[in-house]
Amino acid sequence: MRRIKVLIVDDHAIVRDGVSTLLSLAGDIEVIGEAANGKEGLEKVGKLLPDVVLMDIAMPIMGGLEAIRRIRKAFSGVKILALTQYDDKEHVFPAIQSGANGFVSKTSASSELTAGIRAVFTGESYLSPSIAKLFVEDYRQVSLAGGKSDPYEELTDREREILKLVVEGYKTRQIAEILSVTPKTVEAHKTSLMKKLGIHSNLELVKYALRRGIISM
Amino acid sequence: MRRIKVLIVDDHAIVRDGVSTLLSLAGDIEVIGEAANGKEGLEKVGKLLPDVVLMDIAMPIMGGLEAIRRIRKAFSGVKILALTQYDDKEHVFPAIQSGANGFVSKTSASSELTAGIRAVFTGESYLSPSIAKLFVEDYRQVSLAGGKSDPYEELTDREREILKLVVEGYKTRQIAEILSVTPKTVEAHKTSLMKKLGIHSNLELVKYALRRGIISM
DNA sequence: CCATATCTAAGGGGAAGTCCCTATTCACAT
DNA sequence: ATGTGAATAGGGACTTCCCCTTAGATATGG
Repeated sequence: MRRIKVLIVDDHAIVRDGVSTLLSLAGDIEVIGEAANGKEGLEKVGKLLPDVVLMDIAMPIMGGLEAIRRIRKAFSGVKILALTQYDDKEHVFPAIQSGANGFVSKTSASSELTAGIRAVFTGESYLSPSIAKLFVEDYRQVSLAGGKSDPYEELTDREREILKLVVEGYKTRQIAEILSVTPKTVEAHKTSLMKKLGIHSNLELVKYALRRGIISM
Repeated sequence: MRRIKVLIVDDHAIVRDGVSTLLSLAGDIEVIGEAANGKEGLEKVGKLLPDVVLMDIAMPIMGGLEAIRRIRKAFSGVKILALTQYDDKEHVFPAIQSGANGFVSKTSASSELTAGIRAVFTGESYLSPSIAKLFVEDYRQVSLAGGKSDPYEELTDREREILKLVVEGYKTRQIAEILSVTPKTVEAHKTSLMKKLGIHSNLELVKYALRRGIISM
């Protein structure tokens, strides 16, 4: 089996050398190049055509996020594993949104690095545990974290039906047509369900629905 | 160091035995009990007080999701690692929403099972690669998948500022006060930014903002 | 049979949003 | 200097949203 070709992009030479040595110990991985910033990384992707790019986020000249976006655009087949010091939402989510296939924290064990490289190489993703936690928590209802029971259970079937249509973007009049009732009836149900959920605007309703998984982005 | 106490909940005896044997091979994990369905699992959690519950999702009597919710409610300190056959959104997201700390596919290597147990035990999360992929893809902009460029870049600074405030729930009048301009000006910017984004309602705006990571749930 | 809950519907009203316009000021680039 | 884009502001018309009250029909359970 061909070895996985990896390009390391990080502004610290020490990190590049360390990671490179580390990865060489894994039989199925081959470090084919290194770059010290996003700009250089982007160029080397074109020249060396790696399978996986190991990309540090915080870098001068061209930041990791910008580099990820450009690599995604120019070489859509290349997998990108982001590497970062910071395990918080503000750093991780933008990285994923810019097109990274996986995310590994620098505090992770070295085994996670190889696991991550193998995972993204095969088209899967990898999130190291501290980062997986961010995703998982973001998907959980806040209400569960708060401990109080969810008033969603109090809704009647009709109310759930209307909630769904509302957050999908249908206007009151359209919903009325779909359900073959008058707009006034739709409003009545909507008022009722909003009262039950303690929500006072369409906007909060959308956020609630996304949190509950009633609709997805 | 004390070993991690694990309770296995799965309706297939074969799976329970196999997993139990597998976990026993790891020195730091101790299987302290087994249950064949959610109801039995819930009872045993109370009796045995495990550190981690390994919970199958598809079960008769009491499904895994319901069991997870109840364990979360009654024993908030217990970590739950969900185990499933199916690696799709429809199965995974509801499980996370019901309170699981991590998610491992049955198709995963056994090393992932132990990695997952250790991660959730220490308060982190674990998502096996095929499942991490679902999360990652859900967080990426649809526009990247579609390939078309994002009109967000076209927005002026003022428009971005107002977009943020709008989706955070501020009314036009409040935004006007915050920025020390008239409501009419805020409306003008809003109209302009909505036109650029091709959006025609507050509701879509919120969805867009969530997708873009401008706000979080 | 009665109480309760749900679904239906309507009237009225205030607040907010949406969609037309026009217009001034300022900065920046051609 | 002239144009372009951005930020500012307003008028007017129309729609939608949110809240309040009331009330008949139907079903469910005690």
